[in-house]
Amino acid sequence: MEYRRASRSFSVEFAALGLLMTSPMHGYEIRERLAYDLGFLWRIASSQLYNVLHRLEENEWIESQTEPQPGRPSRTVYRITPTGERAFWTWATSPVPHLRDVRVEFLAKIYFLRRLSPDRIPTLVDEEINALRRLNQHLQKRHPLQSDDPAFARYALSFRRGLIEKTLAWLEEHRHPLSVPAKEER
Amino acid sequence: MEYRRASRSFSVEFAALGLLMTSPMHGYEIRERLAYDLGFLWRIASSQLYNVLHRLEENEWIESQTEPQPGRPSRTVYRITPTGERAFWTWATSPVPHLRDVRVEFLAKIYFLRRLSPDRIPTLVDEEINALRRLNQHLQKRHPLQSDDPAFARYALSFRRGLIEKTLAWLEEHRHPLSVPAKEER
DNA sequence: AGAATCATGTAAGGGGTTACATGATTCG
DNA sequence: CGAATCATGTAACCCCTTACATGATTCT
Repeated sequence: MEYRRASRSFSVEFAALGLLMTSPMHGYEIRERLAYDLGFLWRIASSQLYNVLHRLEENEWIESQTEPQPGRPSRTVYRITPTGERAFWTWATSPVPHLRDVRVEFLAKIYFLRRLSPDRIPTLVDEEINALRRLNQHLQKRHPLQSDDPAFARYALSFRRGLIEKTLAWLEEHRHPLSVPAKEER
Repeated sequence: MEYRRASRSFSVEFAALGLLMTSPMHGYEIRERLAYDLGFLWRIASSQLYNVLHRLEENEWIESQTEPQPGRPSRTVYRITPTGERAFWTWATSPVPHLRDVRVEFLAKIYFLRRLSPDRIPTLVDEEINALRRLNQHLQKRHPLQSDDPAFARYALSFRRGLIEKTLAWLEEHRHPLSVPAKEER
């Protein structure tokens, strides 16, 4: 059975690749930089990172060289290949494909509660509103903004807060109408 | 090695479970109803649905009974168990846990372009804006709103459009500032 | 006669997670 | 002296995807 290694727009693949665009690095360093530079946005388990690096190497987007170290585990230093650079530029300059599916779990809960127990909707919506408000305040106050590009970190934070605030506004506006179940129109 | 079958809030699991709250159904019917009722929001491959049903049954949230049919493949009719009902109510009435990680691919592209080629940012942002505008118009005009609860479908659509419009506004506002790379502050 | 519908799957992969292993070295 | 750091992984699982299999029946 054949598998199309299609150019689906992966995520962590390109985060690692993007870091390697600047200079060669070994896995541990990529992991650290990803945590420091983009940690407030993306998080990645080390096991997954090593997986990704192996896959990138199989794909010949990066190549590795082992660097022995006295008294420490040897490092596997990765360097991006020309193919990898081309793949990176293609990814970085292509607009993000938009998802047909919008799997917003919250909407699914509302959908089922409307038919099964609409009176429980206001409570759920209120709890959701409270949780979002807390999150919003948390992001506003205590967010460390630790990054090698603090200006970008502020942009990203404002983006995130914008979406949260929009969601809050929507919830507040639809708190009551949502709890009225639809008439049977089918 | 032990695995905690923790009550992580899955998604499709509960979509199927929610449908079974109303009445017993066989897999094919669940698939059809999911497509008709929530298809504009969630989509699910049939193979995945059957997977999920098997897992739900292993977990004793649903139980099955085979119904032979003359001249057609026999059906496996699923019925929700009391355990399953409890699980459903817990899920449906709990506010959605909020994600630490915000893996917005678009922001990652911006991040890397800022350090590698900031002059390419306006083009990318413009393309993104155009794509979102097209999507927005598409949703506004031709969205079928086919669902057994059209009022809910309108709510869900307004929610989605709200987020899209907020994203558009953010992009338009930050089009220029984003392309100015950060000074080295590390 | 061929395509779509009914109904349930298998195969083979994708991206991700947590828990744990290993074995030296340096920090508190 | 014990914990954290350095560095790379394995094991086992989760949710999801596309492509394909099967075999009768009904629609066009």
